[in-house]
Amino acid sequence: MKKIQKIHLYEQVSEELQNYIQEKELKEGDKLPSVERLTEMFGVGRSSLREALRYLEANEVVRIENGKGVFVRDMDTFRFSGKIKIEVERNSLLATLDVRRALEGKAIELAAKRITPKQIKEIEACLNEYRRLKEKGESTSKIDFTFHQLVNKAAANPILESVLESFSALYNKFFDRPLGNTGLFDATYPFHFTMFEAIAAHDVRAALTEFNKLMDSLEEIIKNYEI
Amino acid sequence: MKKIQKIHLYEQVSEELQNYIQEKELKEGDKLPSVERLTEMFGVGRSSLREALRYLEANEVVRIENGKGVFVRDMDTFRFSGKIKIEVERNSLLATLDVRRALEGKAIELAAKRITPKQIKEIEACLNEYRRLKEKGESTSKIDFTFHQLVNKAAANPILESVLESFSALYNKFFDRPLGNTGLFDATYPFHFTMFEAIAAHDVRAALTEFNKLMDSLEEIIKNYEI
DNA sequence: CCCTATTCACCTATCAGACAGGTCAATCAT
DNA sequence: ATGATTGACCTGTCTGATAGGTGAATAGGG
Repeated sequence: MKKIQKIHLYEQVSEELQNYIQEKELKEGDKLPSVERLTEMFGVGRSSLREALRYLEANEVVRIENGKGVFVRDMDTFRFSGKIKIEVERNSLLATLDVRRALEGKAIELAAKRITPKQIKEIEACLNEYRRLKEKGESTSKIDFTFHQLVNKAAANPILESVLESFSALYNKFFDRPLGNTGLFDATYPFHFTMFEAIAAHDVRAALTEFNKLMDSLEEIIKNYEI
Repeated sequence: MKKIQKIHLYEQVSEELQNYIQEKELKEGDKLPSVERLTEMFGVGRSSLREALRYLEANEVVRIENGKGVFVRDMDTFRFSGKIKIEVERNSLLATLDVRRALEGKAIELAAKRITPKQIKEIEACLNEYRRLKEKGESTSKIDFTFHQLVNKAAANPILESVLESFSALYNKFFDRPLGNTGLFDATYPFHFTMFEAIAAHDVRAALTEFNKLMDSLEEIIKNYEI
C-alpha cells in the first residue's frame, strides 16, 4: 500500500512545472533545468518527466530542442480554442455560414477602409490568376482561399486575422467535402470581382453588399442541395 | 551514420497513429491495441510510443485509461485554435473590440430574431440581479458576463456560441486587468437594458443600434484611457 | 597571434527490462 | 448461488545504457 495518488504523475509534474515557470517569472526563450535536474527536483523518473514535457509541448507551454534543452514558450500568447461537433447536415452548414458572415463581413468592412495600393495590386494579381484557372477549367478552390486570405490580411487587424484563419479551417472542411463539385465556385465567382472593386474603391457599403450577395448565393446552394 | 530522420520519432508515431485511426475508421470509444502491440507494429520503443500517446492525449485525439487501454476520442469534433500575442496597448484592445463587434453583433442579430419567451425571462432575471448588485455597489463583472452569455445562447447557433465562448476568454483577459475599475461597467450599464428590450421585442435593427452604442462607449473609454 | 579542427561537457532521444498496480472476468470455495 | 480469489491483460513508472545533437573550450598548425 502506498499513498493515495489517483492523479497521474505526469499530470502533477506538468502542473508543478507550470508553477515553476510562473514563480520564477520565466519568459519566452528562457531555459529550464535539464531533464536530469528536473527529475531530482521533482523526485520522479525520467519517463514521467518526459511525458509531462511532451504534454506541455503539445499545449505549447514549452519547446524541447534536441541537444540544447527545454525552453519556455511565449507566455504572453493567448491561446483560444474550442470544439465543434461536426455534423454534415444543412443546419450545421448554415450555422457555419452565419459565423463566416460575421467574421469575414467585418474583415471586408475594415479592408475597404484600410487597404493599401500595394495590397490592391496583390489581390488584382490573385484575381487574374483566378480568371486564368477558371478559363482553363482547372480547380479554383486553392486560389479562392488565397483571395479571401488576402482580403483578410488587408483588414489590418491581427486578432481578427488569427480568429478568421483558424475558423476558415472549419468551413473549408465543411465545404470541400460535401459540396466540392456542386457549382459552388461557379455561383460565387462573379462576386469576387465586384467585391474587390468596391474594396479597392474604399466603398464599405458596396463591398458589404457584394459580400452579402456572395453569402446569399452560398446559402441558396446549401438550401437547395440534397444532402 | 544512419538514415536521415530529423523528425522526432514520437512525432512520426503520432502521425502514424492518427492514420491508423482514420484508416480503420475508428470511432469514439473504440479501443486501440495495447502499448505492447503498438510498439511491435511501429517498431519503436515503449517510451517513444508513450510520448506519442501523451502528445495525442494533450491534443484530445485519444484517452488513456489506467488498466484498461487507449481509446479513441470523438473524431467528428472539429477543433479550432489560434494564438494571439497579447500586448496591453490601445491598438490591441481596439482590435479585440472589432472582433467582438463582429461576433457578438451577429449573436445579437440572431437572438433578436429567435429568442424564446423562456429565454426572455431568464435574461430579465439576470438584469434584475445586475441592477441589484449595481445598487449595492458590488462587482458586476460576473453578472455582466452571464448576461452576454445568455444573449449568446439565445442566438441558437451552436457554432457561433462555441467561437464566441472561446473568444470571450480573450477579451475578459484584456478588460479585467487593465481596465478593471475605470468605470467600464458604469458606462455600458444602461445599454444592457435598452439592448435587451429591443431583443425581447424582436427588433433586430434597434438591438444592433443599442449594441453599437455599447461598443462605442467601450471604444471611447479605451481611447481616453492613459495606459 | 590568429584561425581552424578537435575534444569535451552537457543535453535530449530512444530502447529494453523490470516491477507496481488498476481492471475485469473466469474460477473456485463456501 | 454468492462472494472471494486468481490470473490475464493493461497502463504507470523507474532505471541503466547507448546514440547523437550542440556549443564552447582547447589544442595545433600556419
